[in-house]
Amino acid sequence: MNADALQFARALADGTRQEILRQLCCRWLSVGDVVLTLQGQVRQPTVSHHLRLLEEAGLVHVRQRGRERHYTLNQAQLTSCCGELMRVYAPDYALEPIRVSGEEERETT
Amino acid sequence: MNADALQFARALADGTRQEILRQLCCRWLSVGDVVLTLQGQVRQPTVSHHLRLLEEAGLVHVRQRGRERHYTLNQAQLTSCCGELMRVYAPDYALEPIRVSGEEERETT
DNA sequence: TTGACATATTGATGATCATCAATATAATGC
DNA sequence: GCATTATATTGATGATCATCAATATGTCAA
Repeated sequence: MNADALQFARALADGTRQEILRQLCCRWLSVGDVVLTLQGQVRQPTVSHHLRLLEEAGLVHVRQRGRERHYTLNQAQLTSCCGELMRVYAPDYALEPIRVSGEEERETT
Repeated sequence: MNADALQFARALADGTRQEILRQLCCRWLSVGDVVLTLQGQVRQPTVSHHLRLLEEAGLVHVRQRGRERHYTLNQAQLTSCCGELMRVYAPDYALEPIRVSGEEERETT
């Protein structure tokens, strides 16, 4: 049900996709709208391609509206994936910070 | 001072690097140690290459110990980057949840 | 200094991927 | 049905990148 950390990171590992996600934050846009907001940076097939990857990663919600497809950012999924990352890679910063004495990490700088 | 979201996502967008980060969680390993924990998956130059990318992304701490280089996961940086991602892409889930009425996102499912 | 060891760098190769033009699919209105 | 519009798919191309063998750099010990 939850995309794994690798798929999540891959989905975010592209500037155009991050730009698309920002445009989809807190609003629904059709594919054509997304193309417009990107102001000629990329063509429609490229946007469709990125939206498919984002959809597969569960990072966007989709709604068919007639012949248009509307997308919006899935904030819950993004939050969930970030939480997963932090549980795995930052256990000392977990929500319930259980620190075992003597296990502190000393800084390098 | 803080790596941007794109560099962070790119650093995590590889299975070998994620494996290395898991091995470096909560302990210091030399490059050779990392190669050993990966059990012949990849050779030493590949590990060095990944460690450099992780270092450039600020995701690991480094310490020179004689002729060895020791690495450990930088949990603070990872936490910071996840926080940045969530501030940008999940504002409704931010630590201070300021919701404007009428702006709720309706679910698709 | 010399040899052994740990890690970094170089250069090459194959794989993955972002992008596009062209085209296909699908829905709408007449 | 037919033209129009919105989006998806296909196939090609160039760029990025993960990986390796070979080699260079740097460090320690004798």
